[in-house]
Amino acid sequence: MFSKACEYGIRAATYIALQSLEGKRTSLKDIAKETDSPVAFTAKILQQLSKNKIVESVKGASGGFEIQKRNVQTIKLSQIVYAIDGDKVYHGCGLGLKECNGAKPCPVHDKFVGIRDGLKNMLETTTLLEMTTGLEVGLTYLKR
Amino acid sequence: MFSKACEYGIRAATYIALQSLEGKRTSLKDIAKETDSPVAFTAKILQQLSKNKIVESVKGASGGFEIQKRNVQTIKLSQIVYAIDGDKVYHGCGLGLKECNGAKPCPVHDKFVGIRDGLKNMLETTTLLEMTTGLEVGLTYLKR
DNA sequence: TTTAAATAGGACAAAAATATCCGAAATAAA
DNA sequence: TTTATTTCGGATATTTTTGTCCTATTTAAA
Repeated sequence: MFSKACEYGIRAATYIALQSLEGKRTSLKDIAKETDSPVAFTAKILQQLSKNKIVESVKGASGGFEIQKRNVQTIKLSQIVYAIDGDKVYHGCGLGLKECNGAKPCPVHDKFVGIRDGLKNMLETTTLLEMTTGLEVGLTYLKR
Repeated sequence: MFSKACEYGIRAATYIALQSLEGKRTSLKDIAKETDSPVAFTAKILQQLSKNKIVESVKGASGGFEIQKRNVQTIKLSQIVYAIDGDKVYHGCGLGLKECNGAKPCPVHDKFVGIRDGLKNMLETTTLLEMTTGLEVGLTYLKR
């Protein structure tokens, strides 16, 4: 569904959000460990998320990554996916045709539109805050 | 959503089905041309589909690929996807966790299950015959 | 001021996916 | 029987994705 980079990105952002809610800034090392992701690759992804204003980075000793609490409530999964994978989730044809739309559809166009809209809707309505709620009480997990 | 190989595979199988309904056997060259796919790569994919009994291949002059008419009615997209991409469409976690299930879910597990079930259901209920119906009358397309 | 800890970013490496090439084998037709 | 056509399958090449490494820069604390 998503690229590995995007999966790591969502997991990282979710963990940063969780820590930020507790007023903690968190380091690359911690993030990679707690999301079971490769450290150096995660670093690249966090750079992208930082450039896209999804996370804030602080250089130097006691630096790390954080997300303003008010942003934890407003940032949607769709923003993270867009920052890393672009809009191909929304605009790609299920059968890989370059042009595929209502006027000249592939044989599964209509069916795909329904499924993709479901995914799109889910991504656009799920906030980072919502991602963290189960984690706090051990109902959901970011690794394993 | 699917790999390129799988997209080519679905398009190829659909074109072969369309020709088979008209009693025509079709060659690799034709298939690649009519589905706008790379010839040699399509050959590999057709080999896989042939091994998985989704298409029948006939070697030699005037050989090519075909699908028995009764099979055009019964073969589902899910079989093609499974033959090429395996079951990762069904069993993968949206965030890439190795284990992710109702007991120990990732934060988006439940939401993903819904979307994936929609996709699964679509693949399991769409036959090759259904894929071809719009093509005959120019309502749908396999290239562009 | 020095040192240690941390991110930034460029260069490089490895793995996977995508794609091509070519000789072998099969088959129909000349 | 020979030839042309076609798939099969192994080897190889290219591109993209995933991943690592190293140096520079920033910053807090000693």
